[in-house]
Amino acid sequence: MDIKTFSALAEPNRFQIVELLKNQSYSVNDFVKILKVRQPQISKHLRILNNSGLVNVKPVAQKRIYSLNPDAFIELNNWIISFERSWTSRLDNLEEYLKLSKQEG
Amino acid sequence: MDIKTFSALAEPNRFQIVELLKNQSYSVNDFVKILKVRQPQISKHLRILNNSGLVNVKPVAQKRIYSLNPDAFIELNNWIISFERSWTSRLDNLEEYLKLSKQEG
DNA sequence: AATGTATATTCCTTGACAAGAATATACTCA
DNA sequence: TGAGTATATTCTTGTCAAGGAATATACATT
Repeated sequence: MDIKTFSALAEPNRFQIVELLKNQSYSVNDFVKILKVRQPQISKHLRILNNSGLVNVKPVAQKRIYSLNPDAFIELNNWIISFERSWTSRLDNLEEYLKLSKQEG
Repeated sequence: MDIKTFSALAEPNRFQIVELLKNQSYSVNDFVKILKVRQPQISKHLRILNNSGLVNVKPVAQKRIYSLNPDAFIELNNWIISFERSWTSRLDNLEEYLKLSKQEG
């Protein structure tokens, strides 16, 4: 799991961008209009999202169409799933700790 | 989805703490030894993880035992699942964009 | 009560990052 | 090619968060 994914999602505007891309693809200017954030900041945010692997770009004439990169979400999903035991198991964590620390001495 | 979860996970030490807690619970001093980070920073990181809802605390004598909070991971899982369409659908995003933007005019 | 152990908090400094402003680059079409 | 549209980059500034050092708080044991 690459930590860059989390820092990319930790910024409100970027999180919003990802939420929007859940439904469809958008150009840079689309985000400018929708989020009411100036174009340079949108471009910067998109670059960070792109570097983190969360989004893809495709140039269409002068426009650049951004979309979600499924791979990033698959990786994220796999990571979450690796915690499944921690939310399905009804084992009391405190007892577990005491048991384990007793083993260690 | 609360964005604080992402900023909490975006810091390397905190990410490591969460990874460790996947397997068992730990006290503050356990993290100090394992991660080789000074105690005050560990406490600070744990506070942030606690505020974001990712971990729980239980006092045991002088120790404070930290464990994962399943609720946070369930929420995270639900959020990821809401993207399932974006990684299962083989619909080409570019075509999708062109189609939608044609509708809008 | 005194001492030791475990953890939390405060203050300070420094580095990272977001926004603003200005500018550069890329592509299109007349 | 020149003008217009779309996007990216650079530079600067202000803010926030992380780490270090010192200190405070909480509990335990004698």
